[in-house]
Amino acid sequence: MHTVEVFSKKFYKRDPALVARDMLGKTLIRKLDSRILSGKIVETEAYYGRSDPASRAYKGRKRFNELMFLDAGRFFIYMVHANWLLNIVAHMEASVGAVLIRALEPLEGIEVMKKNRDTKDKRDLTSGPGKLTKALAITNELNGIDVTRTNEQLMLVRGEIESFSIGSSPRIGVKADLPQELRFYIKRNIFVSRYLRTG
DNA sequence: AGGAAGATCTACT
DNA sequence: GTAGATCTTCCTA
Repeated sequence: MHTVEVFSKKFYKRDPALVARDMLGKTLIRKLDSRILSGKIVETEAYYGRSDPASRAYKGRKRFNELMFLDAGRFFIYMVHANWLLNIVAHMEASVGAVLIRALEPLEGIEVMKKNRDTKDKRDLTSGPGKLTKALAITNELNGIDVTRTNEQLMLVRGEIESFSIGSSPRIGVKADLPQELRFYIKRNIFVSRYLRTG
């Protein structure tokens, strides 16, 4: 059984790049009907506000990106190219930002994930931001869930404590990136999205 | 109405 | 590993 140990708001009220690094190795839990689907986060990207041309929030506060401007610590879900992408709002007090969850290592509910993704290849189930939302049946119905609450349909919990080394790279697929490397991943983990994988 | 968007899949070299 | 088609929302005009 799980020790459902979520993080406080404080964890998410920091620079998005720091939060993105610290989210690696944590466990994402999806409760679907009575089933549990879960995975370990192995790849993330940090996004900022008006200073970040790749951010949803770049052009200012709109209805569709409003969550990024509100308090840190909520799931933020939106669609790109027919894929739902899962983020967590994360930023310093009174700032703007979010962390995109780009890849998971499947842990529980793998048979359901295979069905959702229509593939038998475990490595292909959740190794991309659009893949993992499909595998875990995550849509914008779950938008706005508070990550500090337990017993929700979506949760981020501490999970197993383990050591690993972290790699970084420019963000993937963005038209205009910032100079810093804002993509983070667990080195040598085979569930990291394939392209641009280095370590 | 038209097009962009933080991606994925397939079909090739 | 790269190129091109295509998926679905939501934005701007």
